[in-house]
Amino acid sequence: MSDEPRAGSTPAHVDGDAAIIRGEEPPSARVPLSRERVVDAAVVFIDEHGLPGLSMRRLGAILGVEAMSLYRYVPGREQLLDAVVERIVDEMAADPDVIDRPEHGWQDFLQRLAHGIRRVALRHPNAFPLVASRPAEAPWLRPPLRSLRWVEAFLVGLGDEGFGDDAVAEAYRAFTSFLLGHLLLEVASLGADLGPLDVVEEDVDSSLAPYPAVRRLKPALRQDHSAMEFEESLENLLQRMALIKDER
Amino acid sequence: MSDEPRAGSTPAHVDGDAAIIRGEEPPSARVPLSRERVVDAAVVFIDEHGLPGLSMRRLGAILGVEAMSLYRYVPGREQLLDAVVERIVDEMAADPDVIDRPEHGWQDFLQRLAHGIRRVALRHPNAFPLVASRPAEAPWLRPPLRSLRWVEAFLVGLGDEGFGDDAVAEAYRAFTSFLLGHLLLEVASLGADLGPLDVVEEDVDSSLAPYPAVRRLKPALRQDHSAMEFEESLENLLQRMALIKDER
DNA sequence: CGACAAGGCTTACGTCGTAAGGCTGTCGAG
DNA sequence: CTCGACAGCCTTACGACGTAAGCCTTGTCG
Repeated sequence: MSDEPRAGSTPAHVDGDAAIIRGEEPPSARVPLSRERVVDAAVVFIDEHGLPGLSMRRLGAILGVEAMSLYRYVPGREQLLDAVVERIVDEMAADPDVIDRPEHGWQDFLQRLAHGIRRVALRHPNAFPLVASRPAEAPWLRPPLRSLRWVEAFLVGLGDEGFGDDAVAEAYRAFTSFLLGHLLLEVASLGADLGPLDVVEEDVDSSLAPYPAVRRLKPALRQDHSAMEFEESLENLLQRMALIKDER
Repeated sequence: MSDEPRAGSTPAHVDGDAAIIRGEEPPSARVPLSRERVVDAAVVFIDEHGLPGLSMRRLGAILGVEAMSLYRYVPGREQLLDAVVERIVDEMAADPDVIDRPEHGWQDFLQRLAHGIRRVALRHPNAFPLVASRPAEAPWLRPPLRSLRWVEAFLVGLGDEGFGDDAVAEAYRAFTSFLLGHLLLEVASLGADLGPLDVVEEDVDSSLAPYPAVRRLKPALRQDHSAMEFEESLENLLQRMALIKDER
């Protein structure tokens, strides 16, 4: 995302939109493809069909192009997935409720950040596990924040609000662990609901015979209190952070 | 693990060990292979070389066998990975510090369970993400517990200790979220340490120029306080659970 | 001794990521 | 107006993958 627009050695772009307005409609609506379009298509595909189905060939087909053409914009599949993660995480930048630094205290700041990521996760249930499982580039870029931008915002934000260096670091670790656990499980249960409906309720019930407690509590365990529990756990976390802040 | 040893329609086993003691040493030490050996080899391979390198062909080669022979013991690659997860999680059964039900209160019980899983995770840093990311078979089998056995133990244990049904369910969700977040990040940071050493420190430092806070706090962020933070967060979680218990 | 079955091997198909190089349409320089 | 450069896409090709189908070997027991 840093060196894409600056490769502007060819200032004369084909203005497809203008051409269309002029009623020219070039054959097969030739918008020249770009790294952005490729990554976008990958995100859309994953959202709709899940990770495992995504191949360079299929992605090319979707874009009306052979697989090898994608390699002009992306070094390979792995890097494409990295780009997908980056794009998804950076969606938060467009979220008006997420702010770059504290305006009404650090607790409000972190609340907004946490809910911002949660919205991202819920918007991309199929892609979010990528954010969690892709190896981080550096030990301080912990999922699900993962981008220097947000990590920097976090550190500066809490620093400005009176957290010492060690307190900021510890708060950062606690914050990320909390988010990762909650959100991963939330999107997982989301996928499970829409997932395999092939097993009839009867089968489950009978195979659960040796586990009476699971069987009995099944309705309670299936219930979705994610939103509430997220809220409460976050609240608790923020209280603990207040202690961290004052202790160090 | 349930139907393996019961397929004992052929009571006359080739006793490879006895043969070896007799100095016979059958050609290429033919131990007949088995689902257990296959799964074990997969676990060992993942521990040593990581998931992405594991293919049916390579696994076969390790066992001195063609890839297709594995299909006699495992339906396919996906199911093999499921079996790997199951085996890893069930390692806890052999952990003497983990107990099946509370003996000195539910807090002690959960402490043991939590540390048991943590030990498993740290023993298999490369395989643990599988435990987390593999789609669960049912909404109540949340990672990283994942097996009916442990879920049942959890539910019964807390039920016996005076938790109501809803309280048990909520406690279960909180417990799993906590474990997942903490352990995933802990094994990830473990992998990152032994991981890519190809980037020199200089490069990182210079590329961090626009992010002064990250740069300044890098030493603090790299420090590993996992054990302590696990302990403290767990302690806090147990306190919250006590509230859950009394509230409902 | 002959039949059988378990366990491993061979072959084959379709899909994958991607290296190497070929074609074509567009555009600035002469 | 022509021509060469070059960006953008395509073709071909290779090796690895998961796995379906069927063959061959070897040890067991009637």
